[in-house]
Formats: sequence, C-alpha cells, structure tokens
Amino acid sequence: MTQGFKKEIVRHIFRNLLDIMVLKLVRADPMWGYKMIKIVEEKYGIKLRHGALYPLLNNLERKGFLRSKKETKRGRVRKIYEITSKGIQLMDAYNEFLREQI
Amino acid sequence: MTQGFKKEIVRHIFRNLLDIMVLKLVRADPMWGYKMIKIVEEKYGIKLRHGALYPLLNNLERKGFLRSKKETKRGRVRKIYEITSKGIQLMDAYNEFLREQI
DNA sequence: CGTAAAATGTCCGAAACGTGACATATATGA
DNA sequence: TCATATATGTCACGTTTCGGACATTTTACG
Repeated sequence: MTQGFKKEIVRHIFRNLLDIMVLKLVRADPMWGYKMIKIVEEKYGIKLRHGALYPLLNNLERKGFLRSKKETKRGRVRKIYEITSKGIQLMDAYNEFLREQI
Repeated sequence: MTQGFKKEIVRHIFRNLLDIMVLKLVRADPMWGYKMIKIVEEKYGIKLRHGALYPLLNNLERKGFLRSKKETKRGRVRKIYEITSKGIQLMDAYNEFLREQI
C-alpha cells in the first residue's frame, strides 16, 4: 500500500529538505561530503550530485550551522563537518515544529 | 532559545513542503483555496500567493491526491477540495518516513 | 603506466519556480 | 454607486535551483 510512494517521497524529501537531511547526517556522525553521497546512495537509493552538495555544505558552514576541519587520511584531504550549537538549535526547532504539524 | 528560528523554519516549510501542508489542511477539514490563504495567514503569519496556490491545487487534483466539487454559497462559487484515498496514503507514508527520520 | 576511486571545487545552460499583474464575477456595506 | 472582500484563474518575467561538465590531486590496483 504505502510502499508505492516510498521512492517519490524519498526523492521529494531530498529535493526539498536536503539541508535538513545533511544536518541530520552530520549530527549523527561528523563526516565529509563524499561520504554523505555514498551513505545516501546505499541507504536511500538517491544519488546526490556533488555539484549541488558541496556548495550547500559551504553555505551551511557560512551560515554557522556547520563547522569543518581538514583531515588528511592516507593522502586524501577531507573536510570533516560537524554540527554547531546553532545547527543543533535549528534542528531541534525544526523537528519540534514538524512533530507538532505532522 | 529555539524561538529565534521559528519564523525562518515556518517559511522554509511553506516554501518547500507547501504541497504537504495543503494536503494536511484539506485532510483535517475540506476547504477551498481562498480559505487556506486566510487560515495560513492567521495561524502561521505566512502570506500564500494565490498565483502559486491555485496552480498547485489543480496539480494535486490532476495527480489524484485531491478531488474538488463546486459549491455555491451566497453567490460565491467555491471549489471545495477534499483529500482522496490516494492522498491519504501519500500523507501517511510521508509522515511515517518523516517520523523515522526525525 | 594507466585506469578507477576518493575527494573537493566551480560554472554554464536549462529547467523549475515564485511574484506580481492582469482578468473576471458576485456580494456587502457605506 | 463605489470600494472592498470573496473566489478563482492565467501568464510573463525574473530568480533560483540543478545537472552535467570541466578541473585538480592522490591512492589503489592490475
């Protein structure tokens, strides 16, 4: 019954609430952009385009919801993002509102 | 604390999840577009533009999530929308997914 | 050595989208 | 009668957004 909409719902959410989903991912576990793409692909079957994700990440950092530090692991330079207290406040308020509404 | 984000969150949701919010309104109480505008304005302080709302409503009907019937009340022709079973299924699946995720 | 994967970045053209204007019809109250 | 409120619709224009391409660096593997 409900599973018929699953795919379009997941698509809808990653189209419209990508910023929220990114904050959620980073909050659960600090990580870098490339890893998000892999996780989202295997968990949800959605291919995030890095051409959209990286500018979004930089944007979220500029607005103070995320902070990043560069980490070099086996020669690979990664930008590890973690959520800021401002980001946590935003998410909590967002979740609260969604729960009330839905 | 969290109230600082309230306004931008409400804006964010009505920007990105307007279709979901419309389905929610109609599900709770069948109504016409103009009334939605009034309700959203007084409940959330958001001004929905009818130039965006009416095409959306027609779209949701075309996709089978809403159905409408014309009603004339004191000379005013209203298009009363009610949610279809398909619309209910979509909302239930959507809410379920959101709850899992958030 | 050459290819694929990891990792991030920018940018252009296309598509999607919202805003505000134009349009129409009736009712109400001053 | 005139303005305002109710009620819905379309459309052009500008903006925002998005996909795919271009670009670069290093590692891993055959």
